[in-house]
Amino acid sequence: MASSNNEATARGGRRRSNGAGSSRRAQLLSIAAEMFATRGYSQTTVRDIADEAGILSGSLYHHFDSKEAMLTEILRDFMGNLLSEIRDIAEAGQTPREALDGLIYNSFETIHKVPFAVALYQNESALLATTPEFAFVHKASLDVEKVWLGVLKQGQAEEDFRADLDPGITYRFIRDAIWSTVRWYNPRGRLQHRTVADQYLEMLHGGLLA
Amino acid sequence: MASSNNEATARGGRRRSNGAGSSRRAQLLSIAAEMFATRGYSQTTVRDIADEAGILSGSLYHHFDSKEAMLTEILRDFMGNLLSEIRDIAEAGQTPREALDGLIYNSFETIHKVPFAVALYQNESALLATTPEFAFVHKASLDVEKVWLGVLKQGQAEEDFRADLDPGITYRFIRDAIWSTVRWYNPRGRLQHRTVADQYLEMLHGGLLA
Amino acid sequence: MASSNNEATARGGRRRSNGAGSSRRAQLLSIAAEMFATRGYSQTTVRDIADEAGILSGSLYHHFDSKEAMLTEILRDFMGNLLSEIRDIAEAGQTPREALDGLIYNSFETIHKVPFAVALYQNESALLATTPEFAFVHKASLDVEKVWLGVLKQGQAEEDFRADLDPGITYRFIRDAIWSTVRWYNPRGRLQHRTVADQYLEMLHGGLLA
Amino acid sequence: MASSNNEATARGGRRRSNGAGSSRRAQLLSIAAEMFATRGYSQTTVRDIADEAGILSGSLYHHFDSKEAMLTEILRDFMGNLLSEIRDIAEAGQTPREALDGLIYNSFETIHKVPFAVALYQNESALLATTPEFAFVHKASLDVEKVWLGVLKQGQAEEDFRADLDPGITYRFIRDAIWSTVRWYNPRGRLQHRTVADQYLEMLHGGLLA
DNA sequence: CATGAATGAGCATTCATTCAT
DNA sequence: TATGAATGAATGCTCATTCAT
Repeated sequence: MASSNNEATARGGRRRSNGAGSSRRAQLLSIAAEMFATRGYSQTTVRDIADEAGILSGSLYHHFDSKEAMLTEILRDFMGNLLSEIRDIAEAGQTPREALDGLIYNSFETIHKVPFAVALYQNESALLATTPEFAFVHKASLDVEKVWLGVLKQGQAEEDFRADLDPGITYRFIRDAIWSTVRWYNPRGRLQHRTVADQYLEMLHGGLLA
Repeated sequence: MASSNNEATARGGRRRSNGAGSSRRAQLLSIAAEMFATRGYSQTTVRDIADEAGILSGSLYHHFDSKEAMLTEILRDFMGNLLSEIRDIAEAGQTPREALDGLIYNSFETIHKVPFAVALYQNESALLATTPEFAFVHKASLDVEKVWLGVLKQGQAEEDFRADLDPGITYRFIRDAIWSTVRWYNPRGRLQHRTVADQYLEMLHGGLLA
Repeated sequence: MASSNNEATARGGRRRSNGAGSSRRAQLLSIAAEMFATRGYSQTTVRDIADEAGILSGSLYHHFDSKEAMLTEILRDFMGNLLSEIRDIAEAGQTPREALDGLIYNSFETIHKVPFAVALYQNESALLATTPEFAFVHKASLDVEKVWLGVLKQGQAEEDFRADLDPGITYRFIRDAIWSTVRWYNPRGRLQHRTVADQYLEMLHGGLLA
Repeated sequence: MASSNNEATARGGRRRSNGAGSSRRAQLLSIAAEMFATRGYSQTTVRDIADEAGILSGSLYHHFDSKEAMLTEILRDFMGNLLSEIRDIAEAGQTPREALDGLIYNSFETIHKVPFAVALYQNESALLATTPEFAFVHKASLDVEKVWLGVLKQGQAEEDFRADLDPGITYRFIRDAIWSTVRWYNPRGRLQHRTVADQYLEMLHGGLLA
């Protein structure tokens, strides 16, 4: 899953054989994503990114139209990949419960693989909601929500899931609990993303009470 | 609870017996909190705040030392109140389950009463974690965590709560799901905060599966 | 005539008694007008203007919204004054010939008094014609043309002026010959603007041939 | 006349017997001249020119040393041709009146054939007067003036022209009225350049009064 | 308390130019 | 001839902050 989210691989510098131009772009975007995510978009200056890349700030404009264009490209890639992945999962023809588990595993896996893009999506909500240029993010979010809601509702219809919970609110609780882990989950730490996912599923399935 | 969190009352301009100067401060802080929360701290200019208050930006410096000092004061008030409230709840001598429910109800109530402070705390994590001046926020967060963890562990010990869940991870899941609602919960909407809290408790107690 | 065009007086610094704020603006605009006119608008940097005014470039933005806003204000003042003056002249109820002579004297007087504004109007035609923000300049120019054409046509009707000349083309020839003098006429030189005007009228009235 | 001014022909791309390289130069210069004239020299970027030519901006430097060198070459061609043409006219051994008419016809013809070069010469006076590299333009202008003044003075001596007009000022009036037409004359419009010339001569010869 | 003018550091962006390929 | 990546200096503009009045 999430095979084309390139955050983790691009910086490794392994790839040289593919188109050189595209590789440079990806490299710069990867740097930008990390800085945007850790310092915040508006706290990150174009010079910061350029310094990290070892070039002058003006040179960035050979590759990208603007600082905002970099963020746009990062988020567009992220949202696009995310959407196509969860659609694959939802359409894989399993039971609703298996589908929901799949979506949840995929979410934690995404956090593991492209933590900076996820953090960006989480932290820059004010910017994303305000600037019209980022309307596409909200649109994609609605598409994502539609997929999750479909699974939840079908699960209730098939009596996999409890029927007394409001699907909309339930979706938000699940979504927020999962995506928020990006703030404390460390991809290089000892806690595996599958372990975290299992813990969450355990709690979600059966509840907290003994 | 949360009796001195002043977000909702200050703008009303009732201006009670306390010194007029203090009232002005609270008013300005309230304006700042709302703008910091909705636009983001660094996207909010001192002039934005002053404009909204009907004064010139330079005049703000008669009330506060700096823009950062305004944020500090907002967060210090918020964290202080939050901590004292949850300690009261945890020490009220109930069962762990009653205590946990109390904490959860209180959280949603806080979101209802001081949404801007909560949003600030949620959205400015990058700034808060980076700037040394805001270390006190992290410190208070640890204190809050200690209280919750105490309740959770005691609940496991008393077999109120399942023992197979890791308390640390469980706490984070619960905390993040709750505080994140600040992004979509509308204090003036039709959905009551108690209703949201009840929905969450329902799911948390018994789980999602039928 | 042209009594409120302030280019020549503002820099003198004589006036202190009137509103101090307005005086500072006028002073800065006067500096800007001169530099815009002599170096060209786009060759003049905001720092140039600020240096000449003895302040930092950023401080200019306390008085004006942008560099373009400065040019706009200069041109708006100029076109407004020009239009009101020539309307006064055309409506003074003289013969067409007297009216035309009056317009021509006024033009040379304007060049004498506000050479920088005139030069700006002459030299920045590319910018003025392209940028939509400066459409008002073109509009005012058309109004000016209407006044001149009215005088020329009435003169032909009353047989003051030759009837075999196209009024539109004639107007342009006269206009261009006059306004272009701003490039070589020196307000502080020995050649009086009335002398130049007389020379032009002499040629215009009777022609070049002996 | 003006046989080597290449504005009108170069873009046609006929590419005659001369070296292909030279043709490319002329093509690029033609593009540059048009853009310099219509947007202004400093508002035209090297990239604008390269885009229009279908190459990258850096590639322009294989043909020209600098942006300024392009302008220099355009103006040098223009001034050189102009000077040789008017000298031919002035030395053709006609009466002063015939010579003057010839100069005037030639001027309007030049505007018709190389409007961009003329516009450049008219509009970039600030740049041309300031930058030492363009001193040759001013020098050529003085040579042109000398020719015109010779004709005017001889005309006065031979009593072709009125003796009470100052030749220097008269020259400037005539020159400015003519060259300024470049701003409104449309080479592809219905108004022929000879018609405009005739109108001007009519007014100049006999004056405006009936 | 508030104004208004100014500071000074910084920001995103532009652009003519260079150069290895 | 042309590309594409980069330079380096400059540009218009922003903004938290200061301070005399």
